[in-house]
Amino acid sequence: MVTNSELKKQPPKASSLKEKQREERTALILQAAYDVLVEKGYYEASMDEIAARVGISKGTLYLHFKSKEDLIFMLIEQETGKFLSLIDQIMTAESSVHDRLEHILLESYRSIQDGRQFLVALRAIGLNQGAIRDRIEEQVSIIGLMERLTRLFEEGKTRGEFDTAIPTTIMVSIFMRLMELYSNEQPEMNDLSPENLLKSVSQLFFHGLLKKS
Amino acid sequence: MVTNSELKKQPPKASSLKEKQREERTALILQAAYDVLVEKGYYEASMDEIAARVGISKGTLYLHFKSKEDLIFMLIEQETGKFLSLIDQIMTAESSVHDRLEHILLESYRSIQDGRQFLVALRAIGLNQGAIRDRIEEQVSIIGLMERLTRLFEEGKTRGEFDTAIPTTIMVSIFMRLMELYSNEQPEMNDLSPENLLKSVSQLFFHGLLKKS
Amino acid sequence: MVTNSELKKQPPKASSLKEKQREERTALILQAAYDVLVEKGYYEASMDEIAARVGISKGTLYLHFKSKEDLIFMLIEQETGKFLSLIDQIMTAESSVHDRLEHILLESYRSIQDGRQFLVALRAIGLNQGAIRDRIEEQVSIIGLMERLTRLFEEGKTRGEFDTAIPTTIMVSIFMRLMELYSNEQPEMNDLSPENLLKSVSQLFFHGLLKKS
Amino acid sequence: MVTNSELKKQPPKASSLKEKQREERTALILQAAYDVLVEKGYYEASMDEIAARVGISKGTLYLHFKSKEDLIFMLIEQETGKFLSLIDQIMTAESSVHDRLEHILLESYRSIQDGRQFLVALRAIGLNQGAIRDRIEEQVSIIGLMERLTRLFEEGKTRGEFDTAIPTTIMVSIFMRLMELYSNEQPEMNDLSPENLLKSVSQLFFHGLLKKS
DNA sequence: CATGAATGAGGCTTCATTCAT
DNA sequence: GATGAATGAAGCCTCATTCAT
Repeated sequence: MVTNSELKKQPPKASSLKEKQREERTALILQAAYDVLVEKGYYEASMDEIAARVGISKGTLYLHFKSKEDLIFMLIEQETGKFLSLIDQIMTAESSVHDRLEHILLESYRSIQDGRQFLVALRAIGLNQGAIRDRIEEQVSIIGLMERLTRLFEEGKTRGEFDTAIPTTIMVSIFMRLMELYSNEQPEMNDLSPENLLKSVSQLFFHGLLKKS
Repeated sequence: MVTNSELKKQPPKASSLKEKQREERTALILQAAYDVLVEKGYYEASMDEIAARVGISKGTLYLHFKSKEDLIFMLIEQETGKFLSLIDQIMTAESSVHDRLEHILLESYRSIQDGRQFLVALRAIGLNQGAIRDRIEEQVSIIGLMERLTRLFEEGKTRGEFDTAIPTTIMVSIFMRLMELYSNEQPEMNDLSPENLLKSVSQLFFHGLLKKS
Repeated sequence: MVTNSELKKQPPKASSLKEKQREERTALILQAAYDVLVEKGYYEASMDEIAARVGISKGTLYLHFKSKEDLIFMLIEQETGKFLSLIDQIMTAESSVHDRLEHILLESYRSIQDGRQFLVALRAIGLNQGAIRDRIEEQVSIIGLMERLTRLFEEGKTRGEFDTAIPTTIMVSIFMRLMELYSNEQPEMNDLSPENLLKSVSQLFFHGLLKKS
Repeated sequence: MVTNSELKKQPPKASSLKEKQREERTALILQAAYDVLVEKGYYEASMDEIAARVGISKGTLYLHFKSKEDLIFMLIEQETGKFLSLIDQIMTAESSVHDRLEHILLESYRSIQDGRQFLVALRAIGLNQGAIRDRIEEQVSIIGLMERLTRLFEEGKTRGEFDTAIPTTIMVSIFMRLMELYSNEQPEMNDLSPENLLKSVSQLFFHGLLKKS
C-alpha cells in the first residue's frame, strides 16, 4: 500500500491529476462557449464573454485553445463525434429503417434540448458561410452524417420500405432539416417535448400531410 | 398633340434619367450585396468588398444607404415585399390548398435560383442571431409569412384536405424548411430544376416517404 | 447716351454685370456660412449645409472659394476689414479716449447683434486653435486690432485719462473680452439692447465695481 | 499589533498596486489629452495623437475610456469638480466679497498655469458649440459656477460692497471672462505671474480704469 | 457655369491575440 | 500556470474636394 500510494505521487499520476483538472476546465470552457454561441452566434460571441462566463481570464482560454476558430472547431468536433457514435449505434440496430430514422430524430431533438448538439445546429449558429465554412466542411464530419443517412435511406429503398421515386439526396436533405427543427430559434416549438414533436414530424415525414380517405 | 405630348416628356425625362441611373446603381449595389451576403454571411460581408464588386468606392455606398445595416435591411425588405405579394396572389387562387402550397414551394425555389430571395434565406445568411435578430423581426415580415402559412394550413384542415392530428405549427415549421431547401449552400441540390425538386418534395410532403402497399 | 448704353453692353461692362451677380452670390454664400458657423462652429459646419442654405449645389461653392478654409478666411477677412475701418474712423475722432472706447464697444455689440462680426468672435467659433489658428493669425488682422487698441490705451495714459499703474497689455486683453461679451453663446445677455449693455459694461470698466462711498 | 497591521496591508496592496498603476496610466492619458486639447482643440485632437503622446497604442485608450467623448468629459468633469470644490471653500470664507472674488481669480490663474483647468477653458477648446455643447451643459457644472458667482455678487450688493446699478448677470459674465484671461492662447500674458496679473485685473475690475483725480 | 455623384483620406472603435508580471 | 493590460489589424463611416455631364 505504501508503494501504491507512493506511486500515485509519481509524475505520471501527478500529471494525470493535473490533466484531469485541465480537462475539466476545458469542458467548462466548451460548455460556456456553447452557450454563448447559441445565444449570440459565432460572430457576436466574444472571447471576453466566454472567459467571463467560465470565470477565468481571457488569456487562459489560449492555454486551452490556440484560437477562437480552434475553440469552436473543438467544440463542434467533440459534440459531432458523440452524436455520430450515437447514430452509428442506432444504425446497426435490427429494426426497420423507419424505426431507426425515428430514433435518430428523437436523439436529435433530445440533444438539442440538452444543449449538446452541433452537427445539426451549424446553420443556426452562422457557421454555414464565409471563410469558416470551408474549414468546417474539411474538419467536421457533417459529411459523415450525410453519408450515414444516405446509406440508411438507400437501405430503406432496397428493403422496399421507401418510395424509390424520390431521389435519396432529397430524402437526406429534408431529413436533415427535420433534425434541426427543434432549434433554439423558435421558442414556440420548444414547448413540445421531443417525444411529442417526433410523433407529428414522423407522421408527416413517413405518411404525408394529406388526410387518408 | 403628338408634339405636345413629346414635349411633356421632356422635364420628367430629365429627372427620370438621373433617377433611373441612380436606381440602376442602387440595384447593382443590392445585387452585389446579395451575392456577398450569400457567399460570406452578414458578418464577413464588408462594405469594402461590396463596393469593390460593384466597382465603386466605399464612400459611394453611403450615398445610397446610410449604413451597412440599412443596406442589408433594404435588401431584405425589398425582396421580402415582392415575395409576400406573390404569396398573397397565390393564396387567393381558387385551387386546393394542396395546389397552392405546391405553387408557393415552386416560387420559392425559382426565386432562390434567380438570386432574389431572402425571406427564406435569413438563416442561411446569419441574420437569425445576436443583436441583428431583433431588428430583423421588427422590420421584416418574416412574421407575415408565418401568419399567411398558418392561415393556409388551417384552411386545408377545415376543408378536410389535411390530417388534423398534426399541429399547424409543425406543418408551418416544416413547410418553411422545405421552402429553403433549394438554398445556395448545397450545390448538389441545385442541379435539379426547381420543377423537378418540387415534384419530389411535394410527393414526400403530401404523401409521405413510405412506399404505398 | 447711345454710346454709353453700348458701352454698357461691352465685354467689360457685360462682365461687370456678371461680376455683380457673382459678387451677390458670393455675398449670399458668405452670409450663409456665417450663420452656419455661428450655429455649429467651424468643424461641424459642413459645406453641404452651407450650400443647402444658399440653395445652390456644393460644387458651386468651389467656383467661389478654393476650399472650406478659404471660404472661412474670406469671411473673416471681409468682416474684419469692415470692422477695422470702423475702428479707424472712431479712433480719429476728437473726443476723449474714454468716449472713443465706449464707441468701439457699442459698435462691437451692434455688429454682433447684426450677425456681421468676426474679429471678435473667433474664439466663439472654434478658430482659436489647431492648424487653423496659425493661418488666422497670419492672414487676419486680429493683430491689427490689438495694435490699434494698444495705441488708444497708451494715448489714454498719456492724456492722463487712465491709471498708468495697469499695464497696457492687460487693458487691451480685458477690453477685447468685453468686446465679445455680447456673443451668440449666452442668450440671457442678448435680451439687453447693445446700448444698455454698454452702459453697464462701461460703468464697470471705467469706474470699477465698487460702490462709491 | 504592528505585525498584524502590516499583514492587513498585504491584500489591499496587491489590488492597490495594479489599481495604482492603472490610475497613473489614466492620469497620464488625461494629461496628454489635456495638452492636445489645448493645442489643437476638440475636433483636431485625434485619439491617435493622444495615444502617441502617452506612448501607448490607440487600443489602450479604450481600456480606460469608452470613447473620445467620454475621455474629454471625464477630463472636464475631474478638473471641474476639483475647481468647484475650491470655489466652495473660498466662498465660505469670512472675508469680504471683494477679497473672495480676488481669491477666486487668483486660483483660476494658478490652475490654468498648472495646466489643470477646464471649467474656464471650454471656450478656448471649442466645446462651446455644435452637438457637443449640449452634452457639456448637461454633464458639466459650468452652470454650477455661474450660480455660485451669482450668489456671491448678490451678497456683495446686499452687503453694500458693490454698485447695485450694474445687473448681476453682467457682473458674472465679465468676471468669468476675467477668469479665463490667463489662457493658453495669449502667450504674452503668461509672462506675468498669476499674482501680478491678479493685481492689475483686480484693480481694474473693482476700481475701474480711470485715473482717480 | 452649375450640378451632384463619386472619391478617398482619415477618424473612431472593436476584438482576437500576445506577453510581461 | 494564470492574469489582464496592451497591441494592431481591420471594419464602419464622414466629408472636403473633384469632375464628367
